[in-house]
Amino acid sequence: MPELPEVEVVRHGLEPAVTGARIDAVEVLDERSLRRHVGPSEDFIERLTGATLLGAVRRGKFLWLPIAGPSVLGAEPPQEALVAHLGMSGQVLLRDVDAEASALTRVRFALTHPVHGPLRVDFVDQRIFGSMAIDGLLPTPDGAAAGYGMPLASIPSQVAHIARDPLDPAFDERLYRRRLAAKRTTVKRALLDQTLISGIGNIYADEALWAARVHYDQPTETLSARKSGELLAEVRTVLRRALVEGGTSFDAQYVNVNGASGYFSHSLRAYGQQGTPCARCGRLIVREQFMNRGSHFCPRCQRIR
DNA sequence: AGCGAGCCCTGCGCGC
DNA sequence: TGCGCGCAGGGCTCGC
Repeated sequence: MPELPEVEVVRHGLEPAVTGARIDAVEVLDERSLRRHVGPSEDFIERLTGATLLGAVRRGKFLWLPIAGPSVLGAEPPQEALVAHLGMSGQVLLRDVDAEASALTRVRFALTHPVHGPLRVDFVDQRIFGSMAIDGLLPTPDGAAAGYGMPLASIPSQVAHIARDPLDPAFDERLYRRRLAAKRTTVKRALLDQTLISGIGNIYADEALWAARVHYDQPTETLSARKSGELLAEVRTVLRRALVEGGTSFDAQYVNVNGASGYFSHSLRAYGQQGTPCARCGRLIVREQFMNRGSHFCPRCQRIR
């Protein structure tokens, strides 16, 4: 599901609810959702119960909630965080304390916020490709804030290999362009490589490639510096636009923390548009199998050259 | 280094 | 109506 805009919508909704909130209780309804947690679910529950959450941070498609250190004064920087990845179908929902959990709820948290009072956070995930874990925080190599949401220069160890995303002020565009040019691969594969540039998934890769008129299978070393710059600009544009519209929802699988859908599906020009005319030239959009998924593009506007 | 395949899963919509 | 198949916003690991 969720790519950068959808995860950011979730982070943004979660931030005011969890910042400064204390975890009163944790319920693990399906252990498979803790696949990436090192240790048993009892350990996950024990370490979180009574802990205070400090905020909500995102890099690419990863989300984490730093946990207050043991100091009563809270003067020490946090040492660990609750890390969440939504996978293909994960949701984080804010619910009333007495609301029924849906059948697909995998982990539930009861929180008390100093201002808003008691609330519940449900981690819902149909396919269980998403996960939650407690993870240690490491200093960022460049000393900059690790992600969007808190000015904290430390990152969960599980997220350390993930590149900064293109909306991150500390995203190093020169480094990205250099690494992209040095790669011996094709351009969509590179856009989906989260260790090169993060936050882009199948939808926004196809949308940005369409906007930049680049074929998904174009070898990266044949992409001119100018085209490469245009493509990155289109990536940023499409991510920002999708964010403004609340993300892309095709069905109930993607919703914000209040259960509402996003509107960007109405703005898609390539993804899922096979058989409909290209908005630029009128030629029918084509869908091809690529990396075990669909790639959608205009055969006239987007050619390998 | 890069790539394809396989794996982790559930549920939906479609065609027969 | 029922069933099988293909499809789905991701990512990690392995062997070539």
